Amino acid sequence: MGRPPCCDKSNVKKGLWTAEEDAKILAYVAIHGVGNWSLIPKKAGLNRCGKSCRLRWTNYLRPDLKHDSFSPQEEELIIQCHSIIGSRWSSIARKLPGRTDNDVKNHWNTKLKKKLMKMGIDPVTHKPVSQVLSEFRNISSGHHGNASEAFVRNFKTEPSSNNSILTQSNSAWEMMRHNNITTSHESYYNNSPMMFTNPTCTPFHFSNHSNHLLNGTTSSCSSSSSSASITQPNQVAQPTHGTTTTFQWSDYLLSDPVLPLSSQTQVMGSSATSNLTFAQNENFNSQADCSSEKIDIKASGTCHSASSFVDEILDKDQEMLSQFPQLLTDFDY
DNA sequence: AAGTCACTCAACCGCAGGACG
DNA sequence: GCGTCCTGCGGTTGAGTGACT
Repeated sequence: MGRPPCCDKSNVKKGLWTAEEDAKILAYVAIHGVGNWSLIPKKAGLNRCGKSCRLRWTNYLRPDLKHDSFSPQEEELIIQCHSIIGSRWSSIARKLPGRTDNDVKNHWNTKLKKKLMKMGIDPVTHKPVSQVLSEFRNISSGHHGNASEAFVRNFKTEPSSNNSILTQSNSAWEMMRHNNITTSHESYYNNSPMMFTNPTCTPFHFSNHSNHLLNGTTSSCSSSSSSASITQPNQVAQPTHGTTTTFQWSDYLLSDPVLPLSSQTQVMGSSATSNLTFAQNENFNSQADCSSEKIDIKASGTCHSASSFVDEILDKDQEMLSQFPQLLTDFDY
């Protein structure tokens, strides 16, 4: 079963676009504008899938696109955004006028990731590789022992080159993934809609951090000790099956492993630096975003406070929006 | 000069969500 | 409420190209 293909794949051309095909799309769009992409190939006289036409337009032909290389400022912004929201390329691209999600994704995969790795920073967690390794060792003492021990063994066999370390860092990440060990991004995206654990190199510190990166100097993250577990998303109160645990919106407030809670509270209420504002906005918008991201009320089982919990979120949302009206404008989710 | 390798980036694929009848 | 269609998105692929041997 499943969906039928969007077009007859056997009869449509694939692969690189010719100048003539580009011209046809441009001419059609100039006259009719973009509309139903599934009809455009036929109307424009193209033997292409509508989806392919849309992609060609959005990624290459759109007149507002930049085709020059990324500036250091753009690169810095991508790194910052990625440290906060992960690989949500379309959201990151919206911060960069004239860039598409494909551009950003490609640039990250081919340049920025390697740049970070060369600096000794894990491009997934945005933490120093050494810290990732030490955290992974800590985790390995737990129930994920097999994979992590294997990793440590492998790591010990190739300790010499930087590249090997970095490669191993990726393997560490993969192993953690396979063992359902979540990290900041994942725990945020997958586990709790209101849970946002800053990486140990939090966005609050990241501005300095990334500036160094782009200057090509090695920076060391002012991180907490290695006891900060990758997978401990602040030990938030999670509703559990079959319990009558009550929880409040504030239970899901992020806590930064670096900052004492009191100062975080202060931070939440201040406008601080632009980077901080960015981080907060993203955080808050992410929270808003989560309203559409599988807030699984049912998952709370018999938790009777589900609706009041949602109400509380909405109330708090309103409260925050009144305090930070720019929230809705920074990231347009 | 020829072969190989690494890198880049345009394009494709499949899935998810929203709109609409 | 359901099915279909369209669009958006993130991950992946593979052709093209330059560097290296």
